[in-house]
Amino acid sequence: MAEETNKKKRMPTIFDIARESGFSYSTVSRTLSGFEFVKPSTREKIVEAAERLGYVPNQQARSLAGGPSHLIGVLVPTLTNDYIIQILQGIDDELTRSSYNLILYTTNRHQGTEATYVATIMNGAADGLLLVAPFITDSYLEALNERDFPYVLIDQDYEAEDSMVVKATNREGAYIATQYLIKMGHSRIGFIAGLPQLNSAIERLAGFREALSDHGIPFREEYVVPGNFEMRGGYRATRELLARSDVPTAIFAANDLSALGAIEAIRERGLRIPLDISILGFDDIPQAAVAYPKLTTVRQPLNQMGREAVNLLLKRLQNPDMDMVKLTLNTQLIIRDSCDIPFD
Amino acid sequence: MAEETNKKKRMPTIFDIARESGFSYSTVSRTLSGFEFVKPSTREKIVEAAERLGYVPNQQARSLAGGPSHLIGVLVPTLTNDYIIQILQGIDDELTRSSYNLILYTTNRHQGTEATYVATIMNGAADGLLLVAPFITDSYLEALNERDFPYVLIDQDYEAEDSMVVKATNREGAYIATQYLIKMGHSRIGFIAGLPQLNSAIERLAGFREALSDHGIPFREEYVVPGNFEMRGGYRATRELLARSDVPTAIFAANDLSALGAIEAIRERGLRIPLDISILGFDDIPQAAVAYPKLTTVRQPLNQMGREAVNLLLKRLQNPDMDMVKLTLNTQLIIRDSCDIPFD
DNA sequence: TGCATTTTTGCAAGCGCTTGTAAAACCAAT
DNA sequence: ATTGGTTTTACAAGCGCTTGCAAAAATGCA
Repeated sequence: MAEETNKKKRMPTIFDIARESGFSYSTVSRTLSGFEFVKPSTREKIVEAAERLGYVPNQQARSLAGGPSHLIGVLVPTLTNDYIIQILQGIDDELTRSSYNLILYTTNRHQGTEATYVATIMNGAADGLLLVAPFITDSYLEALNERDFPYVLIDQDYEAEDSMVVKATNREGAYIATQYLIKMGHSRIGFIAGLPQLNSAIERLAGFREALSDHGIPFREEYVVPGNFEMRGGYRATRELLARSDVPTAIFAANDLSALGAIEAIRERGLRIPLDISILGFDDIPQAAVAYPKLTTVRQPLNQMGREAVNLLLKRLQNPDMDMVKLTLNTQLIIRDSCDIPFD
Repeated sequence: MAEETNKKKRMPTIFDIARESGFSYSTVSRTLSGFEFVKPSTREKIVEAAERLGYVPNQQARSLAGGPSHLIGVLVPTLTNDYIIQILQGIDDELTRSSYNLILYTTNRHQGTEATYVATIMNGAADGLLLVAPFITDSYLEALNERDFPYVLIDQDYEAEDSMVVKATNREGAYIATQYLIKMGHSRIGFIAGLPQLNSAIERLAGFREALSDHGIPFREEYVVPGNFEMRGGYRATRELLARSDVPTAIFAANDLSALGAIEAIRERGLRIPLDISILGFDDIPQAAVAYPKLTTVRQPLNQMGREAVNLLLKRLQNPDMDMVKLTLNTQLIIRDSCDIPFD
């Protein structure tokens, strides 16, 4: 007797619209998933019925049956870094334009999660994969290649493998930046390193060393302190640098976040930027421009990197046999207010 | 003769591991998808075989067959606002802890996209939906309710509907902030409004007006200029305010991004903050703390809002009959360096 | 008008998985 | 040993869709 209010309307399926339009479900399927030899009048009726019923294809079923899922997996290390966010924006923009959707996996740099996610993605969760600055592990790259699964590495290269890659001129950017500092008159330059597992970190350090060497300034191991690409790491590294007797007159941080941490540490010490000490960052995240003083930094075309990666991936999706491409975009020194000639 | 190198290894399925372990596929399915009455020795063999073959369940198939997709849809208006990012972080954190994955839809505030995405999501793409500050449209909320599809609204309320909501005390926060300015001695206070389609914008303006009225300061229509919650909008609004003969001594921006735009406009005009004019924001995005001067603002527990929303949604997923909940978290005035007593 | 083509449509199978139902195996107790 | 009850496993069907193949309808041409 109790009026069972069983609502939960079912979503319409191709069968519903087949019944409505009077054609078979396969004709409906063909009509709805792109062209095929369908008589215009038929197509019209089917489309009309679909719209009337508010039909939306079930992606799960579609991709199970062999069609594309229209989903791209994006693997990011974290969401707490504007550098990642910028790339993500680029990816998202381009994906939106292509009517693809994005399934996001945040690894938080946890050991092993990357491989797990990759396995899930390969197993039908998405049509392709974008890896943003991942910790490369042979394990999953191998799996990816074995299955011939389309993917693009962003801001991380893996020399040994034949992968698609989009990155920036890290080494050159670091070189130019360091040179800028040197020409200003700095010779005691500290360097806050990034995560050694990341290519970009290695290349930036290399660029730094190269510039030093090219200008006859001896490289001093003690001036290179470990960081982690995060603010706290930059803060700690800077305190360490500041504790020395021969404090550097400039600090080149491997990324902006580290530089921001450095600024905090320096200010805490009562020193002025850039009067007492110059700071130079890398990335040019949005915060760099609003920080005080405005951060001089090396800009990476983050947004563009994301977009290019999507384009590459999409191209590969259309043509599975296309050649592998490695794209390297230019970095650029953005001069703002955090560097000046050394005081002493 | 041509050695056809047809690689593209297939992913193992439950049938493969059934064959390997010697049990039926349904036993494998039951074993792998949580408990069931499975003999320990059987379970062991199955799990072993699954691991050996590197088995990963195909989510598409799983959810098609009626199981959960372990995917949560997240609808955000944009990725270019740290306010959104903060919420997203909270969502992501909590989701990760719950072994759910996230499928991200960026509407970019395009007319109609929200409804389309919602339809897709309901149609099997995800188990639940999180709507971050959406432009509410009856159309899709109705559809959601009709299908009894689990969703949570974040930072946007819809009084008429019986929906789950997580928001913050916008009105109260704006009230306190305005009062703070008034007590400092300001009486000519400009207000940069937000998007009128958003509840939060309306409430903040209401709080502002209320505080004015409670302290006997007449509300002046001309001091309220339209903004769009973005930097450029704040910039333009401020220029407008600055062009008046009776320039305000303080500007309350409906969000931090607008405040940042205001700062730019003010500085461009050669005025000093907070000496010549005070600025107050809303949100407390990361940039607020590194801006110069450090922005005094009303903090919303953005991260927490994201997390609470996920918790609510997950609870609802477990218990579809749970009561609707509306959660309102507290905002808090964060005093930094952008406000001071009026000069004149 | 009749026959060979070509265009259009329909049927069946299957993607990888879950789940209701029934059969098999097991256990203790009679 | 046999019975009754419980635990464990297997089979079948089906989720919504795509697609190869074949049948039906439409078309062209002699």
